[in-house]
Amino acid sequence: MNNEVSHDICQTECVHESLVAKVRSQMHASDLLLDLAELFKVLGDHTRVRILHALSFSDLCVCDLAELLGMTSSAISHQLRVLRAAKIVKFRKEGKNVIYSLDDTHVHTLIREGLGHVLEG
Amino acid sequence: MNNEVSHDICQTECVHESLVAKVRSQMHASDLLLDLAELFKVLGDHTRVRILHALSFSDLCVCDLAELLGMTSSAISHQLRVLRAAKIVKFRKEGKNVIYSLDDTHVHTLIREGLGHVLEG
DNA sequence: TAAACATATGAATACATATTCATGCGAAAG
DNA sequence: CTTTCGCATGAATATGTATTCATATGTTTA
Repeated sequence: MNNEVSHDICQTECVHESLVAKVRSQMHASDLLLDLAELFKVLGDHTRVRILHALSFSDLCVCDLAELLGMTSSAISHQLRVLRAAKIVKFRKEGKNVIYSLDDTHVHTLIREGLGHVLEG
Repeated sequence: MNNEVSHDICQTECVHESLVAKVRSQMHASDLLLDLAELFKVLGDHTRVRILHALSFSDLCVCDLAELLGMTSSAISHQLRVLRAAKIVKFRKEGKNVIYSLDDTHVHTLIREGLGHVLEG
């Protein structure tokens, strides 16, 4: 009995087969889009966005950022770790301080374009 | 005894006062940056990024997206709800189907620029 | 009208993650 | 060398969220 409906996703064939096939052939690999999602996830946090926005004006040490955002240096340091892992910021040591700065030109653009969306809303 | 060190953030004065003040005066309002973080948070999910990437090639119904991503229509629908709330996608009804499409030009740019970062590494 | 079906949605579960707290580390100053 | 201090980090906690499951809604078709 070939009554076995394709029960996987849709119950029947609501799917526009050829259209789906065409789009699938044009799409980037799922892995790449996963990396992209990870990038946006890193940018998708109030603290990290403020850190990046601040660093777009000047290099700053951990303590400066803590003062600027009104948070503990520990919390800032944890978030800088995330930004470092994503290769979005870099750092250099100056005496006892560690100075952070932006490490990517795309991030500048992303934040600017993102603000465009938010401001027009 | 004026031994009361500024114990708020840093134990002493590692802060570059004037620099911090200058950056603070240039920064956008915290609320605006919160909205920006919310936008990136919406983009920061594998499923939602794939949905948006697919929609950048063609308008698609929920079932098409489910087939394309190999997920249940329920899961897709939940994510479309998030994208709708963020005004990133819009929809129209065609018979039994609901066809989704991108509702923002900035998103195109954001994804393209984001891919730039990811591809360069 | 009744059945079928594409989509939406609420509740529950499982998993991720931001901040706090306590502590460790390493360089500089005394 | 010892202390100080800026920073990093591990563990714990609290909060957020993506998917599943069951069910509801609304439209089409028989």
